Amino acid sequence: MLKRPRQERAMRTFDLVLTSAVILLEKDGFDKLTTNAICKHAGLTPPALYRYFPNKYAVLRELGERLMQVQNLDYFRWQDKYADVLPDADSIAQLIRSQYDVTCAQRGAKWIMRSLHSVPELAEVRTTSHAYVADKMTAPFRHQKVAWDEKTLQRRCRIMVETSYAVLEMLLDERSEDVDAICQDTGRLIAGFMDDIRPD
Amino acid sequence: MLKRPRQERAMRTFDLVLTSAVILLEKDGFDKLTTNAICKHAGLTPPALYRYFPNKYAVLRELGERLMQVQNLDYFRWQDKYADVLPDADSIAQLIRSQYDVTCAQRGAKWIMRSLHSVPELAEVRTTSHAYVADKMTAPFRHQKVAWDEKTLQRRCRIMVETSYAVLEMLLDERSEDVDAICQDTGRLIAGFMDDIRPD
DNA sequence: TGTACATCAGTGAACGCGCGTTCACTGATGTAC
DNA sequence: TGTACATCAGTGAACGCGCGTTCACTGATGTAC
Repeated sequence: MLKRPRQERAMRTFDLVLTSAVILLEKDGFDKLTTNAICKHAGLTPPALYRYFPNKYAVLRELGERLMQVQNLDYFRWQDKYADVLPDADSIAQLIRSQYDVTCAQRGAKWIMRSLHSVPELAEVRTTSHAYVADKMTAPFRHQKVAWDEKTLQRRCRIMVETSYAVLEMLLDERSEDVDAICQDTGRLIAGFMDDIRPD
Repeated sequence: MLKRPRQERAMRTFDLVLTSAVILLEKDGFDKLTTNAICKHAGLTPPALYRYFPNKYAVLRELGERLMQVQNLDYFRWQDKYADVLPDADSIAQLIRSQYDVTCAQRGAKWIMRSLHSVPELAEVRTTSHAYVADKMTAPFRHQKVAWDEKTLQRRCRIMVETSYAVLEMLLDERSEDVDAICQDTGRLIAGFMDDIRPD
């Protein structure tokens, strides 16, 4: 029974657990992360953690959902700008760059994303988020005239989402200096994918 | 000190550890995988495992390297066919499909790939393999006249590799019925990315 | 072809540690009258 | 505005379990002469 914090002190404890988890995640990776370690770092005793999180996966789930939400909001901000037109390579590159920036700004994002990949209990957080974004992505296309039928539209949006996230994870992994070039390329990649979407 | 098996009985033990690990991985995912559980399933005692694997990550590393090798060999078979021409959407679709098939044929592949994502000790297996494939991918282009400069070539090959693996993981995750359609789309996606590679 | 010895392969049993988790409790905050 | 009580928040200390790992050993295979 995951209780949400009600009082101000409780809010702080809740956040303290999450930030401690992130710090440990950054330091040693996922499978060295333990509830006891989180508590120790946070200066709490274990029952304080268990008041809000039934187990360590719940901590990661919360982190994962927050990260997905930050990324999704960033995406929707971008999408609103292109409600009436088809985005081009440049604008898609900007999106990727922006996603990269907001993700980097979130501490431990790399490990959170990785955990969402590999932990069965959490895989669904990632996949539902991707499916959700892919679904939202289809909407603007429906207000325009497009040559893709419904099924194709859905499938291709999903592929574009997966591609974007893959590049994003690659960027997080490598800390390359080429970030902008990679974003540009990805923009071209995805924009090119849409070259037959116009019903001309 | 990772000893390789020398006698026939030892070979069987070595493989038994790996296949048991895969079966448990399929059943409960990565972080429920323990050395004791592997031994129990394999009908071995722990020191038998520790003779060949210093810890559980070594088991996963072996599995990961084998999987990468299978995928890479499949890729090189395909690449040989297109040494002199630029691959088109259809042929790339065939590659993705083929990669999907060989990966599915490998039991537990989904979990192995995921583990390679999330375990720090193993991340390097995946990244070096991807980097290796990306590097090999550039070779045929150099024998042809292409409009991309060296840096661009390398960067874009890397993006194509990451994109392919992302789609592959998506396919493994979802067990969609649309496998062929997704492969076709991915072929188009990647082929479109190369539309300005000709120095015309 | 047999014997002696070295190496390889695996067993049985246990170790200490730290994991996730829980119990019974105290102190802090909010609420009814 | 004060008091009594209920609820919320967190402590201290410990639990049992199973994890990774190791020790001392036996049996199987290979090798030299």
